[in-house]
Amino acid sequence: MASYEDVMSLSVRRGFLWPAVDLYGGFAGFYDYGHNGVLLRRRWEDRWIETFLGLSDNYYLIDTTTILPEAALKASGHVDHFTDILVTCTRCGESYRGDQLLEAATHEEQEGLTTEEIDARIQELKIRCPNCKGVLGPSREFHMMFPLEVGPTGKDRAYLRPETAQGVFLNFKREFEALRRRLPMGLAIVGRAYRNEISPRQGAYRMREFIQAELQIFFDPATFGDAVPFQDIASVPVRVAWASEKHAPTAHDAPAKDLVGHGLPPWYVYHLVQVQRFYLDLLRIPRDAFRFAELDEKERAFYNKIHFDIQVRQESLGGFKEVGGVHYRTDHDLRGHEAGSHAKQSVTFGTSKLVPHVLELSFGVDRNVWALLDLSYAKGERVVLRLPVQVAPVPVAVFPLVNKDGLPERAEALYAGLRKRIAAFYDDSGSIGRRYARMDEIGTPFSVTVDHETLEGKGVTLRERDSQKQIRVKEGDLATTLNQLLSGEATFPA
RNA sequence: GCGCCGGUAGUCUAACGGUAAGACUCAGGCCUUCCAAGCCUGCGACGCGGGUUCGACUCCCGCCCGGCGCACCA
Repeated sequence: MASYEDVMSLSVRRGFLWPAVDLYGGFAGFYDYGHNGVLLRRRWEDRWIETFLGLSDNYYLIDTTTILPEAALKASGHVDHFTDILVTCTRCGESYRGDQLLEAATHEEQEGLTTEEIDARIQELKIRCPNCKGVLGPSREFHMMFPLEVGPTGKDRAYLRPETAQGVFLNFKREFEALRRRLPMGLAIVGRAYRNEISPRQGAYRMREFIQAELQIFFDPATFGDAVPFQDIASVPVRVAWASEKHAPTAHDAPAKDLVGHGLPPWYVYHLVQVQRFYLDLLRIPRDAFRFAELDEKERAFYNKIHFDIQVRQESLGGFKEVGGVHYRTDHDLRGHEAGSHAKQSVTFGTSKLVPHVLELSFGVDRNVWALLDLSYAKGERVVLRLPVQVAPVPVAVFPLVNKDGLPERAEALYAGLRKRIAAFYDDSGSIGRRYARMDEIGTPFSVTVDHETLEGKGVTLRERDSQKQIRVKEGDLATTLNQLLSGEATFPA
């Protein structure tokens, strides 16, 4: 159980994460990572890449620009759908979205109107503030995307990318050729994206600059179902909350085949299971703190035919919070770019010619890092960060029991040898208990202590963080033992 | 963006219209045969700007930042 203050205070104190530019009072919606935060985040990213690119031989990482010209984002729909016209009441100060006000009055879809057009329509329809009947306006544009002026004249309008996915879609044809025209093909990006959130809140949960890890899987909807080994996972229980029960504080288990019975495609459910495995088995998220939450038609984006949020329950954020999503985007994106660029996006695969469909596995990296900090936070007599072994920023610490009798020299020699293979950390300040406590706070799973028996050739002690138990390990076996523990091949006591 | 509350060392707290206090952390030292022991020494703070005042961390105004509620979150 960790409050928001608990997690934030530890993050700041121990070099994980803190508000950016706080020297100048801070910068809302922006956070900087410290040395342990970067290590934790990169290990999370490494595990993500291993897990999801590991789903197929034909899934790869690419890297694309963070700035995109207006034309590309026009075609993707972001220029129209990511820009709101806001109208503020002159009396009570409430703000409304102009298109929604007009739609409520006319019952017709209102899209792509300018501020002038919206003001004119409000006057014409005599729309007043729904809250206080005050006079509305004038309206103004609000961009969820950060606009940029590129080039000396600034006439080349561009934006910081609002999602990494577009970089993949823009490179689909190139990679389809380079990867020798095979489907399914997966392209992933781990990188930064930008949204001008109106009200950034709750630490790393809603930021204006954030890191996404997204895998876009391009497939032929006619054959994708046959390409995944659904039978292997048909009876695996999946944690789900349907749209109708999403506000309940829990979820329930349903066998994968029941989800298919509920109308979800087998290939979609197959990927839910893979995502669930990542969270439950690798990241060790408690089962009852994990779920897929279905979004109903109103909540999901217009291009998502099927959309489940990946949610993790976090005490610091007040319950289940979205850390990712599994989105069936159909052929919407490639068709959009085909229309916008006039470059054919259809491909010939086997005997059929098609515009591939897309399944997107999308993750907010910062949100995942925060969730790990939240769930790992254990407060007893002191704070222990029970991070899963495979993402811990510092996997191993080495100490001399006391600073005399040649123990520091012996411990330093051991450390020097160990760090050639393992990211180890050496400390000889304070007492042994204090050093253990320090490592516990940053989630170091294993500590090695050189004591007097070590000098007699009787090995070192190896301590586990969560149990505080110790075993003796021969110095010659130490690196191997640690590697097995850190890779998950062995469990303590090894 | 609106409303409410708040902002003091790295963290957590205190006090005061007149020299900003403490705990923990951290650094150095002594001591120490396994879980933040003890002792000594040291570093370190009033979010920013303006106003009132002889004097402002304290009162007033604006801004920034944060939490919560509303709105927003294709």
